[in-house]
Amino acid sequence: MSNKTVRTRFAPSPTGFMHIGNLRTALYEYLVAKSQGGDFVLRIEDTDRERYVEGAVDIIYNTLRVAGLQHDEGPDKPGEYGPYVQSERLNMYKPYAEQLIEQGKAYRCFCTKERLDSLKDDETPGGGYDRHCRDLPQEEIDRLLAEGVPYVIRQKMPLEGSTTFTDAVFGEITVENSELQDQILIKTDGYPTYNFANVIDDHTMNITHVVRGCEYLSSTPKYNLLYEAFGWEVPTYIHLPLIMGKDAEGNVAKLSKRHGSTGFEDLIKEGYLPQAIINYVALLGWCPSDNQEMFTLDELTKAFNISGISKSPSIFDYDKLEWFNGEYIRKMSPEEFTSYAMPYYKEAVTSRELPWDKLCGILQQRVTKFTQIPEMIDFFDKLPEYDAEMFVNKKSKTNLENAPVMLKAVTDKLTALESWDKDSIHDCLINLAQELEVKNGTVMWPARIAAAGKKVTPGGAVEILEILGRDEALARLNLGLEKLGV
RNA sequence: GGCCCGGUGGUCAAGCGGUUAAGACACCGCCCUUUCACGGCGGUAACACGGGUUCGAUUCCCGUCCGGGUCACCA
Repeated sequence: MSNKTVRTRFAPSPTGFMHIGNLRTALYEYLVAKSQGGDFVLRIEDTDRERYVEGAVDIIYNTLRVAGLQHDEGPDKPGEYGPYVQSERLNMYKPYAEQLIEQGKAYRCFCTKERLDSLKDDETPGGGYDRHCRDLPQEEIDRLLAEGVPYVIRQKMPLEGSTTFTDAVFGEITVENSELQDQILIKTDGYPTYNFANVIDDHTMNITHVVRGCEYLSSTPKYNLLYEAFGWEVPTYIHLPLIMGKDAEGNVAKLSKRHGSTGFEDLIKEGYLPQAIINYVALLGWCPSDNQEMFTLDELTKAFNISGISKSPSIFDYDKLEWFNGEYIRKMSPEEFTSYAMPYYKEAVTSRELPWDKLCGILQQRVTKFTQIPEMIDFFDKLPEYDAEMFVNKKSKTNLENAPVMLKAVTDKLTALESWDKDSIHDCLINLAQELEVKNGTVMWPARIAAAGKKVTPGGAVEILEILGRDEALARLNLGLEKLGV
């Protein structure tokens, strides 16, 4: 290993969508660089004009920012290897391809799209291109050139032998050269193909570690052959195991829409925290030596090592992500929780003001996604329709006979209560239970049902009554009494 | 189909020739308790299969099977 500065790059295409697998790749690229004091570079690969989406670059910036993966160089942070957008480097690629032509390592191919398509129908061994133009006579080439026939530039693959490369996680991999097509370097439109631009850019930008998904494993020999053709030093390859999804039938495949949300922004909208996503995704395919699970980005940077990367693909588990999310939510300060929750409070409760700050007391321990809040607290806004049967609960020892008695006593006591705060209400009801010689639940259950109109609520009777406020609370208790026929 | 890669509980995963095969999520039970949740305690559940190598294989080798990836003028 040389002691060059480690440089990795995240090279997304601006398609308007940040797939979670892409984000995970970006994270590992960041970690590989940062764990060794290196640089993390952002390069936009926009050579596909047809797929370009307006505003997509902003989504990339935004995702990286929100996720905390700050790049050291990029279109918005020029370094000494710019420009960082491929469409601005367009004139760089063709000369390299032409250099290869001069050296006899590449050639112009004038075949039409139609001819190529017809080849695919053939049962050509190995499929694909038949190298028709590989050895065109020079005068033929000159003639076609003079006529202005469009052409692509293809690389000459070795006809025999094999190519071996070493991957930092998968080890040595060998592929027969006969498997390799004469790949296109420059397209008819003059744009470089992804593979070609990638190699040129990685080399000219001094990238030392190429981190990418496993789907590139089988095309890596082509990359290697290109580096060799130019006589360039081959970077360290780090191929990451794929993130898979499992559908309802149990079929496993590369994570995609049908498995649920796969975009970073979608997950955020669903209520997942960036830190939770990063933390979870970091552990998909990598394991620290001590099995720690909760990680900040800084901690990840310190703990990360390539040897912890696994080879087998992993299935994205929304349950576990949600668990992480809950952990992060519980770690928040009350103020932080409240500020995150406020939009959801306002969404569910429109008819009145509540002591919003007190809500986190009952919600923070129970919420695993902020989006769950509205349905949890909507009863504060409006008492749901409910049936007297709801007052019956075996475990609390309440039934239609004692519930009216309990609720009446609760209502009387609370009506007479001077101060309306958690402790006063609590003591008042606990004392009442003692006076009546029943278990706490027997007075609490009817009180909570009358206050909330739901069997399952976040928080108990005391908290709910307090948050409701004296007037509304007493009104609901009296309504409960009516319902019970008192 | 060819080529490449992978295969430890339902999921994420430790393990690197000798272990009672960790841990986490999910699930189940109990405790706590004012319903739910949080928290605490406990439980069910795994080395794909067949051959080698070895005193001994989850671990190393080969085959089978299964899964995935890739075979574009897409990235």
